[in-house]
Amino acid sequence: MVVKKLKGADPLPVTARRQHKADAKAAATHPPARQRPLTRIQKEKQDIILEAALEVFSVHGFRGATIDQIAEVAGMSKPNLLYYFPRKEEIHRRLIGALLDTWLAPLREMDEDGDPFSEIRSYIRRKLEMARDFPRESRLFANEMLQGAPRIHEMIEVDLKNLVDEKAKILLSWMDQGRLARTDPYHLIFSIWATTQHYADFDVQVRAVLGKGRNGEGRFEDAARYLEQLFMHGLAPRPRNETKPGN
Amino acid sequence: MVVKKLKGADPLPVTARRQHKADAKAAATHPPARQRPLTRIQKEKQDIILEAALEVFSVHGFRGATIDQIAEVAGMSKPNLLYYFPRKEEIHRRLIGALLDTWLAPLREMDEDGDPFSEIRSYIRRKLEMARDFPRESRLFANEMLQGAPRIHEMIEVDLKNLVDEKAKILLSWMDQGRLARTDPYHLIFSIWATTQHYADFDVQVRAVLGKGRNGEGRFEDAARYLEQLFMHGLAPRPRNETKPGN
DNA sequence: CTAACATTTTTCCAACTGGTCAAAATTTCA
DNA sequence: TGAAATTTTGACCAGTTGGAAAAATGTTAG
Repeated sequence: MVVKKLKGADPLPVTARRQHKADAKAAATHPPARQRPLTRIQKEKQDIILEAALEVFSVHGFRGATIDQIAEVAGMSKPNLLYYFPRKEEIHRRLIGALLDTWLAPLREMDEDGDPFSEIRSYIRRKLEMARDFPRESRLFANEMLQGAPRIHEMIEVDLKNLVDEKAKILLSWMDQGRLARTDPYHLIFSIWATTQHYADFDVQVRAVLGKGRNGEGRFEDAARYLEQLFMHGLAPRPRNETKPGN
Repeated sequence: MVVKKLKGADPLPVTARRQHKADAKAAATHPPARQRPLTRIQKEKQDIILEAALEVFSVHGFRGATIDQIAEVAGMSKPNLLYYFPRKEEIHRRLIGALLDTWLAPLREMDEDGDPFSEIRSYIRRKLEMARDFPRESRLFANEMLQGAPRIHEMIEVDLKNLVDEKAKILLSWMDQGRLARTDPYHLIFSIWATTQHYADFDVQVRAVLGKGRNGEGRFEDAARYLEQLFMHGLAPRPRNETKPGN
């Protein structure tokens, strides 16, 4: 991760109005006294706060979320929360920073030496599992994207781009070897992101359309089946028992 | 459109705190004096406001957007704006209501009597054009979905669901006739929504990953080409000059 | 036990927010 | 033209929001 700590050179969206004293005091009697070891209780509380913040930010976005809400979900008073994270933005930054790392893990796993189709298939499956198991993280990310990624421009322009470039190269080499349809590797990756994250980000819509019938959790399995077919064969009708490529 | 006017039985999310006088006065000396014809200037100003609101809501979501912001973008004072739309929610509701209608138009056009593949192909193309030409509308919608669609639950559970049910039936009949791969029609539609809207909602990400190189607007054409291939054939490598189904 | 430190609570603030209201400015139309 | 209606403005409000300060309450090592 490049992502330097961006101390004062932040994007500073709209909320850069008042002068914050905290900038000056840095490490007074307060706790995030940089470089101090970080006690067990601090770690715990911070985790509680981050968890609560994820809950709130993922629904309302940065601007729409309030410290009071987060504090309430975290079960503590606002000033107490501010004791651990002196700035609202700090919380958000921490969340996003940690997120991108795990978010891209599935793509990192895509292995040049594997079989193209099983690699792609498991990438899709892993991404779909993330949408199912970490929908809030997905929404947090989506929210940030919708707003033009003001707080993570650098991350996506450096870390994300580099990773995708690297994997696009692998996809291209597979295409050169005739083991994968020749097509645009970037858009291929986009389509995997889009189709899988859709199940987290647009969950309400998916549920509403599928109806409140028995589709409790089955929708993820259905989605997995469908996506596998889509990516492997597209929608072209084909005779029964045709062999699937690379399986 | 079912979507009844929801007079007082609104979701009333968090902002149902203070008692608003406007509820009582209804049509005083003020302008949206229900049932009056709506002067030309009123129509104009309302359009200006809605346009500005789209700009702001689509980025920050309902909670994150402020009337002041909207008023500034619209080039008028806040009280003046409030004169045309006495409630923030009113503006949002109007936007979303109008949106869903046009948003689903492409799907409505899918014609049972057409060829399955050209119908699907043009549906994808139309959706992609909408992502290109109306990205703010797409983001407004996405924002609402991310928040759990609190203000349009009914619309998506009735209007949207009905339309999708209807079209799913058409897809199924095509499958029965062996003119389309047998698969889940709902997830098929989801995947079209996801892949196309991705280019509006995650625009920053797409741009960042593609690099600021020459990909000015070409990305939409590239996406169209890629998606056509994906949906028609999937990623399976295939011999040159194979005939495309239904073309 | 107690001084030094960590944590929490109470109180407070200034800017922002959605919205009101009366008066002023402008437009419309007989 | 002038009175009625419409539109715009400026002042104002109460509730919310991000954050500060300091006092009060733990905790813990010596």
